[in-house]
Amino acid sequence: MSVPCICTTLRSASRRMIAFYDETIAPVGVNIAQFSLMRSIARVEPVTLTALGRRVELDRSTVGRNVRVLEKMGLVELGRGEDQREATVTLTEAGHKVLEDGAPLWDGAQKSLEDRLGVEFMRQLHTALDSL
Amino acid sequence: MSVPCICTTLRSASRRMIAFYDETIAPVGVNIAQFSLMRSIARVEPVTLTALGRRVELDRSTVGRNVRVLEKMGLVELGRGEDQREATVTLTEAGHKVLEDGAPLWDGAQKSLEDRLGVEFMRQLHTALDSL
DNA sequence: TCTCGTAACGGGCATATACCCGCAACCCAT
DNA sequence: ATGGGTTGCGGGTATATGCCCGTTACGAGA
Repeated sequence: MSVPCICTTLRSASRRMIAFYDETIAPVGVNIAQFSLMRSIARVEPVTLTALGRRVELDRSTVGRNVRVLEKMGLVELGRGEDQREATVTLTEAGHKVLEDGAPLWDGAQKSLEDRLGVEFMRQLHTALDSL
Repeated sequence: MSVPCICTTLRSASRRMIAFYDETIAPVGVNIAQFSLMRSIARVEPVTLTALGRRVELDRSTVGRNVRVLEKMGLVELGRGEDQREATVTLTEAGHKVLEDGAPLWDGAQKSLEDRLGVEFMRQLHTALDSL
């Protein structure tokens, strides 16, 4: 075989990395998808589900559902925008705290990867993945 | 920020690539996860769920469920091994046909990526991802 | 041979993710 | 102001994925 399927490789690597980050971030009570989404919310809150979905490149319905899980956990609040159709999301205090507490854990994971792989390698990998 | 989070980047790239390959392989009626799993099965059939799971680095229960979907689609058959605990999987004729029909589509996707990104780049990316 | 530890499943539970449909709110042009 | 196209959601449906628990089958040692 010439080049192994990049999709399979990518999915596999993604699962491994998710497991690694999930474990890393677990102490604050969320998984990496939730933590990542909350970080996105923090940057633009209050934000509508559709806008958030576009930002994180996820289907709107996916964002809606994931956000509702966070709402049950008390980490975000849902409200209505001026446009009555819009559902807006904002982080609660607890949500902000999770981000704060999780940041060093996240950084630690990042650091441990950098130590193992090298900053330059990771930078290149990041650029490569973004080009896909 | 120094290096952007490789996990987020990876998850995002993975979703995009899955979407791309799903679309590519759709004409034969399966998604890329199913196609990929079937290819793995083809290489070692008959195989037990646990062995297959180890091979593709997926939880045994995940493999079991995914295989059952394929079974409902008539693409694989489940049986019992000598060890009565073991559930063995084999591809049906229809399953083999899907692999045959899907191969050129899969190759086409691979080729189109190679054209866009270059073989060398993809080789390196593959190596990089495997090292994660 | 009987027992106990281990291995393989199946099912339950939860999240992530996408697509589609239908409803309600909005907005623009007539 | 009203009718029609557009936009934003929620819910339904389906797959992918992981973890945990209970059951059953095996196998090795007493």
